[in-house]
Amino acid sequence: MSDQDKALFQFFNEVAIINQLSSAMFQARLPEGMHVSHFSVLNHLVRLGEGKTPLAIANAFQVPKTTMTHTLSVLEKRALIRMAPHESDGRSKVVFLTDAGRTMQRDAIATMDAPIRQIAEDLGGETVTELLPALERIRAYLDANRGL
Amino acid sequence: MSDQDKALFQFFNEVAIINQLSSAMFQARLPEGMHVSHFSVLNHLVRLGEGKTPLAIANAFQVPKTTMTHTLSVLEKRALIRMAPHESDGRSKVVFLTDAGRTMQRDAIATMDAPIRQIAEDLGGETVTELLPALERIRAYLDANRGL
DNA sequence: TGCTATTAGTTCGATATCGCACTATAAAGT
DNA sequence: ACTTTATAGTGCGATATCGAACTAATAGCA
Repeated sequence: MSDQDKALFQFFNEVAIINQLSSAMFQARLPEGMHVSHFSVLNHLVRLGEGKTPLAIANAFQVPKTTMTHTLSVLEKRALIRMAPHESDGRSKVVFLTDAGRTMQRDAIATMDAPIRQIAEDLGGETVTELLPALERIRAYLDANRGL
Repeated sequence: MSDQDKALFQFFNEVAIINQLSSAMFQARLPEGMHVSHFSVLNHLVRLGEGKTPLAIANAFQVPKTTMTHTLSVLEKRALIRMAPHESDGRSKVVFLTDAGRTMQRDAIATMDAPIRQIAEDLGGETVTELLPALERIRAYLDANRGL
């Protein structure tokens, strides 16, 4: 195995650990019973707009659609989102936030505010910002090459 | 929320998606019934040496120790690892690979060889290598500041 | 030594994740 | 229009993940 290959393994390894740590950190801040995956969906809808289909959301997070079905069903059961039939496609649905969902998202963001600010400050904002383009490129590449 | 904070959110988001994609990619290559978490542990033992304690391995991956108990029990049941009592600490155990475990790890690595090489080539090895120091720094920071 | 606090690991229960198989609808090809 | 293929979503079963509470053993300290 070449050095490049080893570096790639190491890269994936670091990514996995950072993901683990950041998820745990978010998790600890979220209200009782609220999983990171739930928050992520609420946040996605707030940031990128409502009316998305379940599949579109699943694709955004690159998780299997069955996983998203589950996540959405939990959110709907808790009345944080509302699902409506798709206007032009009978197979599909569209997802909307409820007022409770919006409130929940705002509250969750609020509890993360302090630690996020702390982390951003400690790490130096530029560092992370500088990494973003490369990460986006890698993400796009992996996304486009699932077959490998 | 400042731009720095937003960038940090985005960073964690990209990391989560890359992790998702890379895990899925590994998963697809692994032999039937072999989860990424199983492979990671085997690989860890091969690369960093056997005789580690379960807790040490859990810490290496930053997962809760209960998760590692589960993972190790599966590996042991499949005779890919062997657990022995710790020599000097009666509370603890130490983990060793079996021949089957070593073979499994080697085979798994072999199936990943082609795609890994392909990815490393396509992305340009330097790119990933250049990211590593920053990622390691971030990981170390997050690790040292779990309390946030 | 004896008491207390800490640490390693497990058990248990709840939930998340995900692959497979299925239904319903839509799109494409003839 | 009709048949075939693809797509959106769900139900289900298997397994992974993880927090809380527990046991056993060690370390710290009076």
